Amino acid sequence: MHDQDHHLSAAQWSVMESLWESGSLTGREATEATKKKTGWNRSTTLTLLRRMEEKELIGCATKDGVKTYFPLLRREEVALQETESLLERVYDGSISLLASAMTHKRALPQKEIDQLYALLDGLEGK
Amino acid sequence: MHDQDHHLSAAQWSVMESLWESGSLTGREATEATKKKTGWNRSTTLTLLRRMEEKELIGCATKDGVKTYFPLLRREEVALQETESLLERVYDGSISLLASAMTHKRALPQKEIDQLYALLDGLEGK
DNA sequence: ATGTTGTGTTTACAGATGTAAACAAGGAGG
DNA sequence: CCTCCTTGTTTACATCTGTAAACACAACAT
Repeated sequence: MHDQDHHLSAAQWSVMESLWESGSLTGREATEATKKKTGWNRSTTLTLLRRMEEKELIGCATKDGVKTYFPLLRREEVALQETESLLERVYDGSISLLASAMTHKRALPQKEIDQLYALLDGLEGK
Repeated sequence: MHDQDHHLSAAQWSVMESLWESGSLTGREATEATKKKTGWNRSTTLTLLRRMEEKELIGCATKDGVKTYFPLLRREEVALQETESLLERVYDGSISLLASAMTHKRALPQKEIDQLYALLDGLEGK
């Protein structure tokens, strides 16, 4: 349906996150939200929104001269794409390699370990 | 020591991969390697190399009019940075969330499962 | 001496990105 | 009516990217 390969820049993520969190935001709400998060000027956010609309990453409806923006991509969709891309590029597609690399850097909290076990057990059971 | 936050574009990864694989490459070797991988024109690769040298992502030595390039960043270093960045941005820092998301998309091969178990067991044992 | 080949250097150019300032127009207040 | 706020639209501009073509120069082959 929607295009493949939507790589979002860090800046675009900021905006998208806000939209994903609230479902939709008016121009003002969006500029406020991102100003809080990133300190950007109102114009900056509006420009981002416009460009993202042009690329059909987000949609927008106007009502009484006020625009409301909403995401056209689901977060999971984009997340998966970025994840797969990183996994391929860096870890030859292997999650265990990624996990291993990370644990060399910093200890995995017990909770994480438990959840991973749970996930794996679930897979086996299936 | 070396700067933080080296985000490599996909194109830059291609070049870096070649350098990491061989340790160092002359201009010609590099252009050949990437031409094989990506089909780029010789000039394209050389431009990439130059720009990457300017940013000190790679280094270079000249001998008898022939340049030899070598990486200035270790692969693990960059890999970790990109991984942490994705984990934070997308999965709130949680590897298990990432793993869970991936398994929803496609089945984990048994080998991966085994290796993850091994990794976890190793952590517990410690 | 001269043209071909291998290597590196300069220049090019469109599109994406980060980051806004300036401008415009409709309502709210006075 | 005139002015100020709010919201949206245009324009700006330096960088960074992707992708080369052109140019320059030395060594080699004829």
